[in-house]
Order: sequence, then structure tokens, then C-alpha cells
Amino acid sequence: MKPESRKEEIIKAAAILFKEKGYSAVTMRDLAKAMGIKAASLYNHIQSKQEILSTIIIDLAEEFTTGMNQIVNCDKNATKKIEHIIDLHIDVTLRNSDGLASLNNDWMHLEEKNLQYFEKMRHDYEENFRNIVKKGVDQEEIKPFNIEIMVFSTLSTLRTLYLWYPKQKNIDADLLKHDMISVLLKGVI
Amino acid sequence: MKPESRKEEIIKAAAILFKEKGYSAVTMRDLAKAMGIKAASLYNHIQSKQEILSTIIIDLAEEFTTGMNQIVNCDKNATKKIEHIIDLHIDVTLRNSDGLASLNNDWMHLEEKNLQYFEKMRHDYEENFRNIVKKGVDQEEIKPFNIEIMVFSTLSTLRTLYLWYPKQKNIDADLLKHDMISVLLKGVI
DNA sequence: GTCTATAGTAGGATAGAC
DNA sequence: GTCTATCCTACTATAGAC
Repeated sequence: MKPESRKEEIIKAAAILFKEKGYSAVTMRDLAKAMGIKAASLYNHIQSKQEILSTIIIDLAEEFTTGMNQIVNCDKNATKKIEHIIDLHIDVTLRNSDGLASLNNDWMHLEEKNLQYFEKMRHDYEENFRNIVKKGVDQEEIKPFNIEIMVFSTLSTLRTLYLWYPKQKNIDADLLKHDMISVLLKGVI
Repeated sequence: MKPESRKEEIIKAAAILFKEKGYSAVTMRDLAKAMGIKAASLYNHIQSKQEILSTIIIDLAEEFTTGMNQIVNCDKNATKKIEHIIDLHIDVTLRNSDGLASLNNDWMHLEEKNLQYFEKMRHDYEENFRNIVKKGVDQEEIKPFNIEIMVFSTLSTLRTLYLWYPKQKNIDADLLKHDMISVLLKGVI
């Protein structure tokens, strides 16, 4: 029952629709209908459809960037850092799984300036991840497989959590974290 | 230099554009420009934009269904079956990575009949995968973690290969298969 | 097999009343 | 804060000439 602004309500409703059909296939009329108002009324609260998308995506990307910076700067070994990254993804997914659909699938529809900003954040995030894994390999904590395959495999799973988590009804967040860490780091056989 | 029909050329060009921007954001004018002709000319070869999408998606889904059926019916243990599934995904990705973008992200834009057909194939595929993992756990080949987490984690990585593989220039298919099997099954630490 | 022309519809967004 | 009315543009698709 927190006093959510109308703008925030619109953005939340939009994130749900973007998740279902993608940014391009959702019309302002669809969004208005979901809010129970007419399309023209939306423009009293937001400037454009594009503004909704960039708010959803940039806020989330900054959240990941902040989280990753803390992990990079903490004084832990590679394995612990990767565990923190898994935690970060699970926490963000629990808080805003709808928005993650746009982050994953609709970032290419950002306009020039935000697109560049987003791509830089994503690149830096992946680079930080890669460096953590590399250091883990150097220090013989992590097996010497292809770095890209290990990073890609872990990130793919974490980035797709938003699709899967809402379908799991009886799973506790801490259990999910624990099992995810086990599966991703220690394997299934 | 195989004698590819104009229709096949159009579908391949469409798959590339759908991968870049998604089905809804690609216009028939975009597609025509990519083919070096006018939009109206496309309709001499295809019936509708929808037909292009369903051809891309249904063909791929049937390919996965056929592959999975062979794996289910083969006489191997769970670990070997999962290795075959990894092979299947890598093979399909190498052959048609563009089309996989539509399979993963634009299936919801299929029209009623094909949507139902697709959803049944996807459901059966996941169910087959789940049963293989379950049997592996029962026979103590696979660790007794949450089945859904193991299936989801593996499938997420395999389904996202299409995004990642084209960026890796110097990786051999067999090396990829080998390392992917190691990472997904045996873990990184 | 491709073109021009165009029909018919639906999209994002604005103006101005209430 | 929401409405009706509407502008302008862009979309899919068709008709018919070449």
C-alpha cells in the first residue's frame, strides 16, 4: 500500500505487457486499457513510449552495474564473488522479473544515447565477470575450461531466470540460491 | 551456390532482421530493402509476414522434436542422453542461428493454430528433458538437486547459444561440444 | 518477377474541453 | 487526471501494368 505515483504504475503495467509481447508489439492503447484509461491520458504522466522503455531498462542496468562494482571491489576469492553474482541476479529477479524481459529482449529499441549507455554498462559487466573467472582460473580455484564458455553459460542461466522463476510456485529464495550455486559451480553429475 | 528458391532467400533474410529487431519491429519494407526489391514484390513469393514467421519457427521446432524423440528412444544412460541433447542444440545453432532468435523470442506472435502446435512441441520437449534428468537422479547418475533448476539451467544455456556462438570467431564445433558438456555437467569448480 | 499506386488500418502523439 | 477528437505517419497487403 505504498503511495506509488501514477507514472510508476504505468511503468509497471508496461513492463508486464512488454514481457508478454515485446516493446514493439505493445501499443499505447494496449497500455491504456491495462490501466483502465484512454491512451491520450497516459501522456499526462509520461513523455513518450520510449521514455517508459528507457526507464525500465536503464534503472535495471544501473542496479546490476552497482551490484557488480561492489562485488569487484570486495575482498573475496573468485568462487565467493561468483556466488555473489548469482545472489545479485536472483535478488533483482525477485524484485522486478517483468522489467528483466525488456532488459534482455528490447534493449535494441532504446534510442541512440541510452543505447550507447546501456551497451557500455553491459560490456563492462561482462568484462568484470570474465576477469573474475580468469583470476579464479589463474589461482586454480576454477577449472581451466574456455573462459567464454564458462561466463556465457552462467550468464545465460542467470539472465533467463526471469522467465522461469515466476512459474515455480513452491520454491524458497534461499533454497533457489543454494541450489543454483551448486548446479552452476559444481555441476549436476 | 545451391539453387535456393526466392522464397527461401526471403525467409533467410527475414530471420536475420527478426534476430536484430524482433518480428514486430521489422517491416515488409525493411525486408524488401534487404532483398533489393520493393515490398509489394515480396508477395509474389510469400503469402504474408506471418507465413514467414511460422515457417522459421515451426521448421526449427520440428527439428528439435525429431531430435529429442531419437534421444528419448535410444538405449543410453541419462548422462549420454543429456550429452546428445547438448549436441543437438549445438548442431542446430551452427546450421541456423538466425532462426533460433525467432524461435526463442517471437513465438508469441504466431497465429492461433501454429501457436498451439508450437506450445505443445515445446512442452513435450521440456517434459522429455525433465524425465531424462529424473531417471538419471533415480539411478544415481545425477546429483539429487531440484530437477527444475537443473533442467532450466541447462536449457537456458543451450537456448541462448545462438546469441553467443556467432561472436566466437575461433572456436571449433567439437571443442565447443566438449567444453559445453564439461561445464554443464561437471561444473566449473 | 518486379514495378507503381493505393486501399484500408492502426500506430504515437497533441489540442483543448471538462 | 481523464476525456473526445484528430493529425500525421507508417504499416500490411492488393490490383494491375510491364
